[in-house]
Amino acid sequence: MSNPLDLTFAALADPTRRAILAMLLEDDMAVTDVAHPFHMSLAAISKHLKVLADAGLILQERRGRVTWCKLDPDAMRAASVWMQGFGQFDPVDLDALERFIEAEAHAGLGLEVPAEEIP
Amino acid sequence: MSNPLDLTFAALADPTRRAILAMLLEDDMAVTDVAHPFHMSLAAISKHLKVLADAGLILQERRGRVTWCKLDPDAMRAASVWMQGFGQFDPVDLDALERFIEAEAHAGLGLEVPAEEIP
DNA sequence: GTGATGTTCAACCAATCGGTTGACGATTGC
DNA sequence: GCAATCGTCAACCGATTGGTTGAACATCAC
Repeated sequence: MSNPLDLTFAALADPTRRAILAMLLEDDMAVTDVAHPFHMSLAAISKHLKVLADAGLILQERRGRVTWCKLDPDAMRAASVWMQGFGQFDPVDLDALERFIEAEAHAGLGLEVPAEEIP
Repeated sequence: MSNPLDLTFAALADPTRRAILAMLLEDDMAVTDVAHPFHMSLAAISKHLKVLADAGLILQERRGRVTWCKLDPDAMRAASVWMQGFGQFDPVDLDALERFIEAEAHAGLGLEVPAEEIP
């Protein structure tokens, strides 16, 4: 019923999940560490990670009792390809991108510590 | 509470709305004509169009009793810029894009007529 | 073995979503 | 003026979402 693009865009529609992706862009992380900066339960973060994994945006690999999360760029690239048709095909402004992600990561969306402070 | 990226991605998460955008890519259309290929009520399409307009993905302009809908690429471009950071920065494969949109438009997502047949 | 740690599961809740129907308000053509 | 057309609004419905809590399950350290 729901195709891959549905799952990808739905997963990206939540600011907590986008913040998680931005964190994972810097480094692979364990679930507990992903949860740390957010004002919500570990179970809630676990659910968010499942949504991201089901959408193919991240990979989760269990090693011992720790579940490691890493970015999987394929789904996002597919969605990006779909979207490119609607704007014009400007070269991407990397500085603008940087500011975007920074702004999102630090704006009041549940983060209490910037991603950089996580071990 | 919900920032622009939330609205954009949430709007894109529905296949009916993506199909509408693909139709508008070919031509501006009246609400009734947008609704024609779909197996749902005019009111439902009207709601979808409101979601797209609230997200800044389309513009609606009333002329007489007809409301014209046209693509507004800015919101999509902003979302696209955000996403580019997660894939690599390949040049876009336009043929792949074309196939994508075709496939979405014709796969069973409520369309009974391909977008091309709409006046 | 025991106890702490890392993660998920299940049940629940309020809010939102995608759809319906029926009534309504403009605008147009005759 | 009157009827038809175009579009939205309001109320309703079932399903999904994003969060909670508490219990459960592995695994690791001692």
